[in-house]
Formats: sequence, structure tokens, C-alpha cells
Amino acid sequence: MNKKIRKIYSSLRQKYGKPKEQWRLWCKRPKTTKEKERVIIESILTQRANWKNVELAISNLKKEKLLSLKGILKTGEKNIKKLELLIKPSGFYKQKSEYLLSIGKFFSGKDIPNNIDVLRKELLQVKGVGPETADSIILYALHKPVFVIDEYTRRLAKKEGISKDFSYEYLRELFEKNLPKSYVLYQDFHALIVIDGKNKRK
DNA sequence: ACCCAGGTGGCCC
DNA sequence: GGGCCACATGGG
Repeated sequence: MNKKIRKIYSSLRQKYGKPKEQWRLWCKRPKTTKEKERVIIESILTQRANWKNVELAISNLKKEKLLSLKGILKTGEKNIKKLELLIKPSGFYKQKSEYLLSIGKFFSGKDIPNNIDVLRKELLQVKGVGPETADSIILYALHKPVFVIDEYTRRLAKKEGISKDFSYEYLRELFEKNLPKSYVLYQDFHALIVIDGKNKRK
């Protein structure tokens, strides 16, 4: 057991309180299908992007009433340039519009597997969905407990000497092994890590 | 004028 | 399995 992990959580928690002003991907826990789809779309758009830019892209989609997987799929298949233009502020817009189409197809295709590992494996086959995006979708849109590893988490792990292996899979399993399996906890913990990481950058 | 942001896929070894 | 690169925007 790695006690450090739980210790980090409680000290971050003490420092920042409950991250209820939950930000960005986890602004509010999405309840409706519409909100969940927004989170899925954001999880693509936020790749290597400033959140302000993601918001610009989201508001463009909203204005056109295209903030849904179906809307994006329809528009993108008919007129990819239109989709590209709308999401342009989020950067890497040609890639991301392609990614949005593939994720849209995935979720409109069939039933989503209930089993987390099966779902995760299938998501990782989708073009544009790497480990962090897959886990963000599972955790923040679908409310299932997988621990998201990102640059901030990796930095923290190195600083705290949590392990000697900093690969994605190893860290994810390490965090999951040493925490209760709770999606609320995972969401809050990850939020705190990012809040703290951003805090230190300044 | 730089530098950066919650990554990913493709290619190479 | 790991290292390197392209991908693009708006903000500080």
C-alpha cells in the first residue's frame, strides 16, 4: 500500500477544500444526455488547449445548435469545413473535427458496455481517443471510477516520489489501488491536483 | 516575440 | 516500449 497517495489527497483537500466550484470538464456533474455529450465533446476539444479557447469553440457550436454528437456527426459528414470553422479556436481544429466524428460514431453506434475495462478498451480504439481522453470521458461523462492521469498528475507523482514508473497505466493503477473506488473521489482528487498544479505555475 | 495549454497518431529505432 | 515530430489557436 502506498500511503502517500491518500496523504496527498487529504493535504490538498485541507488546502483547497472540496472542489465544488468544480471547473471545466467537471463544472457540474452532467446529468442529462445533452450534458454528458457536452463533456465528451469538451474532452476532445480540451486536448492540449487552453480552456478559454475550448469555451469559444463550445459557444460557437451552441450558437449553431450543434452541441450534440448527432449534430456534429451530421454537420461533419456533410460539411467538414463548417465543423472545422466552428471549433477552430480550440486549436488543432482539422484533427479535432475528425476526432469528433469518430467519437460521435462510436457513441451513436451501439450500446455502451457496462464493464469499465471493456468500455475503456473500445474507447481506446477510437481515433483521437488516447488514455487521458478515454478516462476523462469515463470519469466525467459516465461517472465511472477510473483515475485520470495527466501532466499535472505525472508532475506531482515525480515530485512526491510516489513511484519510479511514471507511465500512464502504471500510475493509473497505482492511484486506483490505493484509493476507494469512488468516482466522486476520483473527480475531486483530480480536480485538486490540477488546481494545485496551476496554482504553482504562477 | 516568445511560451504555453488537462494530448494524440504516426513514424522510427 | 520509448523518443520525436506535426498538429494551431488565443492569452499572458
